[in-house]
Amino acid sequence: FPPEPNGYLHIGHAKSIFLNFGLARDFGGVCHLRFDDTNPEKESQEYVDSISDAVQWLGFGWQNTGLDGRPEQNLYFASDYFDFMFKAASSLIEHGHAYVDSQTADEMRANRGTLTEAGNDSPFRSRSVAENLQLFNEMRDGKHVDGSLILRAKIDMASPNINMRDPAIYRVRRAHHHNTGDTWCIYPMYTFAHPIEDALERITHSVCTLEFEDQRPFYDWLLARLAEAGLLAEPLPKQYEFARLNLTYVVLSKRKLIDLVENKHVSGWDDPRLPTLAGARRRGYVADGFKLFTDRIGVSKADSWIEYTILEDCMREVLNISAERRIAVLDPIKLVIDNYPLDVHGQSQVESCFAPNHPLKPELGKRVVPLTKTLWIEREDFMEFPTKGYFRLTVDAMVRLRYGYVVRCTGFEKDAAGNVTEVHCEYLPNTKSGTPGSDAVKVKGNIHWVSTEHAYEAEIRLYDRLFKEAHPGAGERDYLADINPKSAQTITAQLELSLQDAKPEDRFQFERHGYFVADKKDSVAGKPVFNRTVTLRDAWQK
RNA sequence: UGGGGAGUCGCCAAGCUGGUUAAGGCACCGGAUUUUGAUUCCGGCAUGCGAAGGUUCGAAUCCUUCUUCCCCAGCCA
Repeated sequence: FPPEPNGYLHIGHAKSIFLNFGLARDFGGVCHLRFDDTNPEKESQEYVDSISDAVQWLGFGWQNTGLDGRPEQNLYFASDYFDFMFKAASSLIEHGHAYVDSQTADEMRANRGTLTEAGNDSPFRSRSVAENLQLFNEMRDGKHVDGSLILRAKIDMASPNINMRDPAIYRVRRAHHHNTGDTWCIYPMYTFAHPIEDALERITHSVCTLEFEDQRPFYDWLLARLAEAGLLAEPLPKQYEFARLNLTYVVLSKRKLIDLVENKHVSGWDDPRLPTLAGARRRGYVADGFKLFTDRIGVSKADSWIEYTILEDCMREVLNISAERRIAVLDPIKLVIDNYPLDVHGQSQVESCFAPNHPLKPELGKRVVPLTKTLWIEREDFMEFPTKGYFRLTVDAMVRLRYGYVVRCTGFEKDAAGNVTEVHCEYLPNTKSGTPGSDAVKVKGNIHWVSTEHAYEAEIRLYDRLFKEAHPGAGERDYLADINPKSAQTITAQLELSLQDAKPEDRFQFERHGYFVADKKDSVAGKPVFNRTVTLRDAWQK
């Protein structure tokens, strides 16, 4: 798995990781993690670290058992091969397979020809081996400014495959490299470096995405030349391509994700609204879910768009089995139990109800849920004018408060705008869950609830825990900054802006799924869409 | 318009060295169980394999032509 450390890994990479590491595991091989760090201007240690984290989070690593049964470390950096690559390039020159070009980038482009017309040979194409060697050494020694000279493979300027028209393989670039520092001022191109990296590591199957198919002829050409020169030995690696992942309504373009992060549209690479693996992790997605997802979508060479509901379904399938249950009311209205007793101080009685932590795993025990006179229930659990088949609250209807009592709805209140603000009911004392005869009264509806007196505290605790998990070592100030109402309002405003411009179907997707940075191929109406978590935070502040 | 790839159910995807009724998953639709309208469980869901011809006893699988979509003209990867 050879990522360039120029960004955080996203959901699309999960497919590649499971493919690469999974293939090795299934066939008794070994998979390497290799950083393809040949372009220092875009790369950094932060990205190296985050990618390492993501790979490990998905359950893979570089502490492997080698084919000889001994433990080995399979963590590599393309930059560790720079010496060899320089030697390989020199060898190419010596055998007449490469030359130093003095054309400008513009001239090179002009002489490359077009898709339908052949290119022209560079006027510098026939420099002598000695001159090429000397110039290449001067490039390395810093005698030439960036962009003035470039080393090119000498193949065929008339090739129908544009990638074979003397591709650039080494450029002069004075940039600090996260691994090699300022040792080099010339860097190999991907095209040249990748086959060499594979060969040096004795890779048999080099797996990449479809857009590199046209690169394969050069891949094979280079390895053959270096094998002829005695620099590489058979068997040579082979490249295989597969279709990259596209998820409907989800932006996976690295460029756009970088833009969202750098322009502070999101809080960071691990913002739960982002489709990065770090963000998905904070969002509650789990590695096993990605594994299931990868197995489910398969691998082929057909361009495809996977419906993100498949990803969600995979996460739900895994979480349904493993996750303990808790109750939350997302869109609350008040429910008052009018005949619920008060204590001697005139306060509501507090009664313990017992809820299993997992419906299928009694061994996980139960937790206490406090019941009081006033509760929050879900707005949609009450209807003034019930539709056909609705079996939750409506005047005179009975419903069970889950793990509590059966209640009968007695009435409700509305505000001036006609919105229901409060629902009233009476409870049936002999129907408490878990007590003898509690199910004598049969009801079809069963709704969840949270005591208004205890909900607030629970939310604070939950938020506090999530924040601390997401920001280990964070101080009080970070915490306060994170819950600053002003920033939340800003986000809400952007959210409304995006929704205003969205088409009805996009709006539906948003309302229903509150997605990452959702879109129609790129974004909703050209603007990023923000996640529903914002609304939750807003509710907490109120 | 040159080169390289791909088109099998709404979304993925097996099959593609030709052979009975075209796997499976997601989605969807029925029905059963259910103190999550969840889960689980049962059942349904392509006379059709981008199109048209052809070869054959027989074609998604072979041949021909056509058609649609994706990638390539960075000193990015």
